[in-house]
Amino acid sequence: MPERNASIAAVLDEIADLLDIQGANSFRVRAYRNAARSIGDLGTEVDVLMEGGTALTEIPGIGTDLAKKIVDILHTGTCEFLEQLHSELPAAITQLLKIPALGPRRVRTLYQDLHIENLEQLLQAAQTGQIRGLPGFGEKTEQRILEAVQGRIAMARRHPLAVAARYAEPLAEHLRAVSGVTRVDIAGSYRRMRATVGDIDMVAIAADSTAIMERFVSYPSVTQVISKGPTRSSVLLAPGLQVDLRSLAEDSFGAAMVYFTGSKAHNIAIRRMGQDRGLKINEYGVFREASRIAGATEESVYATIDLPWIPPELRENRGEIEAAQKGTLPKLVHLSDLRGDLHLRGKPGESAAEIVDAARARGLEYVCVVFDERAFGVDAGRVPNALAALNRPASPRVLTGIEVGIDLDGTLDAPDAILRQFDLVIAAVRDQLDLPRTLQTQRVLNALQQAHVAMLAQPVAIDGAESFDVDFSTIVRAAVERGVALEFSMHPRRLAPPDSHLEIARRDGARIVISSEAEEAAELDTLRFSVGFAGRCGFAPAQVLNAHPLSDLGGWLESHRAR
DNA sequence: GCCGTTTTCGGCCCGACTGTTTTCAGTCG
Repeated sequence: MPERNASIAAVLDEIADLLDIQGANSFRVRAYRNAARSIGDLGTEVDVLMEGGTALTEIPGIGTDLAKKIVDILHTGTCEFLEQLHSELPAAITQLLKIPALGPRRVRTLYQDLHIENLEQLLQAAQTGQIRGLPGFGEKTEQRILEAVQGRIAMARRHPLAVAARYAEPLAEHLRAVSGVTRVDIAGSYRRMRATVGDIDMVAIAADSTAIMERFVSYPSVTQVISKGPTRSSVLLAPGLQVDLRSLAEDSFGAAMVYFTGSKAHNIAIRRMGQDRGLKINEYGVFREASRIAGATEESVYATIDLPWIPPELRENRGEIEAAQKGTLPKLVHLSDLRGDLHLRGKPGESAAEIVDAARARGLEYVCVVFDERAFGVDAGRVPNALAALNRPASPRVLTGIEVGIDLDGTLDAPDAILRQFDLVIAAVRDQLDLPRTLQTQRVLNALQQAHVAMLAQPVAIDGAESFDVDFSTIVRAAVERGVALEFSMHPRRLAPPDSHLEIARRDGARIVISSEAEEAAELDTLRFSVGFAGRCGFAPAQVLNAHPLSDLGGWLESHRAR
């Protein structure tokens, strides 16, 4: 997310939290949350938009009042209203909302009755049994709070899509084996192909929901049953991943998939469109008065509000509904569009041969086996020989690549003499992710100027790092000028890319490469997430280099090799 | 606080589950 938008969104969210605790009108609170989300979702900094002549009030959810506050925040980093709220409530109190079971009402009670205003005081009150006697609290709630604060319960964190898949897919398969279960599908942000997911939403069609709920809560990897009911249950899996399961009747399946795929903002928008037509849209179907008029399929639900089916990747209420109305939904890149995978990892003669065979089975025309210069050292002379064995008469054609680290000054960790022996050189930021933005940006810009670099990898994820601060627009412009492709991969070894990076890349005409970075054959499966993520950001096949036949790539590869 | 091709006022998505209650508020998604 653009940096300044992120801080505006944070201020608006904090105002929403504080108002909520004060017991303000919930629609007013929601207005702040909607605005925060709206600003956070913009691909361009608001001040840049304003310089370009866009009025803030043109942004959905921003009216004259919030526009003024946003300008205030842009100039001063805060706004008068937030300062006023801070004088009425302690600043740290919003931390309490992050504890499960604590919402605005209970936080207010804790503050008013026990003067609790931060996590330390909350812990002490729970330990001394002061909380159980408060109105609306009891022993169980006190215990939950105690455990949460002590960190025994895994705090909510997001999981890379490919990691979540390793837990969610086997669980779905486990549930499909229950007799009477006809479907189990994963919805939520997983289906929308967000780079990271906070939890997993599953939708099941079952004749008897008790059997599937039993099977669900007794799944071996379940570490905690959060709730269990006849139609909905929630559990925690080993890595702290929450899974919610909803069981419904067959004729509700489409409505349930729309509902649980979200996003929330998309759902609210389509339900409002339903309301305009006198319809009620919920997870069970579309209703006019008491009679159900749709719900078995997603298409039937969208048809009631005169929309075509919208791909899940686009369901964010960021213009996809308007595009659907106008018939201008983009044609998204799809897994079947990929002609090659330019980043397989493996050791010569060992796992690489297996992955190449697996790529062949998937119908890929070409692959590039990439060696890590650290593992390989200066002994690159071995590479061509090792690869000769991989290149067999049948497709795919095997290219050779090398991934090389970028030093702080932007030079590469391997000499030209080695780099030029490979078909493809990929430069990657592997350390010092926390450099200040200007230095990090300059580091990458310098790397783009190095001879032979044809592709820029996403940064390598280090110790759960969540951000990589660069001026991505500048990097994209330089990459376009230099003919360097931007690689996108959802392999967990990479730092998850923010949506805004791909959106900037698409807008500015960068060419991207979608890679699996598979280290073993099974990991080729991560391609579907990477493609889904690119689709989510609106990429069509033409802008994806490896959706083109190898014959189209020759010029690009050769021009970098010859440099 | 936002929004409007019926509205400048009166709406704003809505249902499941838990724990605290004696009929429902609060939280969550």
